[in-house]
Amino acid sequence: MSRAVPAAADAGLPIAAVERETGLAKDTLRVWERRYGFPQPLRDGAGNRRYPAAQVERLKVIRRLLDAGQRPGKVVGLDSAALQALLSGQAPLTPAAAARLPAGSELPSLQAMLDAIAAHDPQTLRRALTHARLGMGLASFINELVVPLSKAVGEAWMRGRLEIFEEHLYTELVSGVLRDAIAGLAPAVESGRPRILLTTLPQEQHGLGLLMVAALLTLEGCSCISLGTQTPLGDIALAAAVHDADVVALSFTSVQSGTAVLESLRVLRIRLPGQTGLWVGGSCSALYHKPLAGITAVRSLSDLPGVVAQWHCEHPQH
Amino acid sequence: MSRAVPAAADAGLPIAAVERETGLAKDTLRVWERRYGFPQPLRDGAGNRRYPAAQVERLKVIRRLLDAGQRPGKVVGLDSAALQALLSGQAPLTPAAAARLPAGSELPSLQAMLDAIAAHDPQTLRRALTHARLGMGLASFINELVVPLSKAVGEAWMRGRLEIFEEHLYTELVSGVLRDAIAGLAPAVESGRPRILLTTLPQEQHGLGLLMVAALLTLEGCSCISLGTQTPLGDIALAAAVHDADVVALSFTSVQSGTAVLESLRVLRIRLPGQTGLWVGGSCSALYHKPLAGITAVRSLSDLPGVVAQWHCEHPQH
DNA sequence: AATTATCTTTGTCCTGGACAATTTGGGCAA
DNA sequence: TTGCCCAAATTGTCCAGGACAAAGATAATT
Repeated sequence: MSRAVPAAADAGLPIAAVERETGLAKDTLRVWERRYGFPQPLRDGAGNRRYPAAQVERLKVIRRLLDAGQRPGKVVGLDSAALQALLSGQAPLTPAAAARLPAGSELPSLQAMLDAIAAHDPQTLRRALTHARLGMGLASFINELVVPLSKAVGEAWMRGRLEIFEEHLYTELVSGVLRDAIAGLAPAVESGRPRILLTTLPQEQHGLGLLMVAALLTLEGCSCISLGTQTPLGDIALAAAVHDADVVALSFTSVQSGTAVLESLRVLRIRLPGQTGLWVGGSCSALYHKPLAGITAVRSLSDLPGVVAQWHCEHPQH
Repeated sequence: MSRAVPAAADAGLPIAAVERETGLAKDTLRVWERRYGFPQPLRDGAGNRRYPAAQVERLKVIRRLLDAGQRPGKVVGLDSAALQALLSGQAPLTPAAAARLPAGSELPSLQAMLDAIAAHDPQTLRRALTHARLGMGLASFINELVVPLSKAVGEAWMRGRLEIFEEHLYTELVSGVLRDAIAGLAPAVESGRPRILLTTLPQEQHGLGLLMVAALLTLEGCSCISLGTQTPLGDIALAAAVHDADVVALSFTSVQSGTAVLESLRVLRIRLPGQTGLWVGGSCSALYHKPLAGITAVRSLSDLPGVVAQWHCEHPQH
């Protein structure tokens, strides 16, 4: 009998659900409401906030604009129309990238791949990726296809032209292709040096960069041990010790604050033995502002062979 | 000049870091402090909490005991010795599993694999896993080896016999083997039905269960589309629509609170078309307390073939 | 132009109170 | 004993509104 459902099935989402959906912390949602007058959730019987779906959508758009560099004071509180206008007007993150790949390139066109993503055709995309990988060699595949394509996907998402789930699916497929490639490579270099431990810090859940690095390093004759993403600092130090790693390699994106990243690196550098190398890379600008003591910052994946060569110079016994 | 380092290199972790490390919400940490007198963090210059490493360790132990069914009032506030005693006294999570695999079984022994994990020998472990997979068939490999082994690893971790990084490495290797297997299977069933969309909700970052499900379902002739982990609710609904999914399958662990999980499922069920199935599984006890309207709870991976068969019964046109 | 100092913005943390949902334990009937 | 129901205790999450440090923007100086 009755009491089937609280009836107010869509009176709106509670604040915890909005935090999950938008990635905006509960404290942030409350303080925006106080300062900018948006969002303006309804209240349930207990006085708790209930966010209507439309406001959640607007929050998601705002989130994208913030990721693109806008400041909250300018965009929170704008209505949907103004937000959409801003979105379309965003300057591309990588104006150079597009220019660098003129039409007529015989590479499998980025645009074609983007179209396959937007067409929700995973099989076609997977085939295209595998085909490209076999055709152009692993290093070129990564440097000339995966890197620019990932940038393009990120940018398309920022502009609202791709949904999050489309980016997720793209990431899954590329990961699969890269893992395949690594698996095919690994047996040859099981005991190569340097022995490199790969992972990311807690908070950093983006593992695609890690896979690309693992593939390129394996190609350079290193033996790679990947712990996946989000390993606590203490465990990284422990793992480096028990696996006799010559180098710890970490990948970053810009999701975390630069300060936090540098602080973590400082602590990790202290906990690692001095002779263990610490290589860092990824799209986190704080890594490259100034040289970090005892840390090798790798700006671009194409610099990796050089870094490995450098290591061999400094460790001639291997 | 000076100002090289704040000197207080390890005055303790801020509350946000403890939340990440332990999975305990900031609000919970504060309310425990108020009610039970533990934890009792130091304060930095600004009056913010700084948790010493020892307290964080104790919190992690407490978290494990809570997951094992203890109540906060009984365990928060016990000293380390009492906690350890409780921990060792915990009934094993899977008393049956050990009994079900008597010595002399010709299976690659779980113990041998656990030893390989503890010995930090990834190559041996990978070879053993691959060998087992080829020898026993994919379904048996998953149901009889990977599932009990993962349980054993989780339990060993809970008892403090394995470090997090050892679990991470194990997960990476098993994931690799499973992905390999799926890749070898997939081409045969590209358009099989049901077409199943796999992912996890935001907050749930454990993807191994998802891989096992994908493998078993592919084996049953389904075509699987995996979005990886942590897809927002709205995107799951969108993705199900554009990919013409017959079923959405979600995997859970016990890291999130049961209430939050059920609330999310309720919302998702509303947003999905009625004819789209919603299958859920994993080690989150809230899923199995009572039947959920419009949701199929799969208690064990070995039930999957039955669930697929059931689906075919109800959709004879496929 | 480049660097430094000052003002603004913004996310996170704080306190202490409240409450709803779950769990526990007792009382009572079968 | 077992099963069921209600009161009491437990427990996680939410709230308000204040505070502040880090980061960004702007102005002043070299």
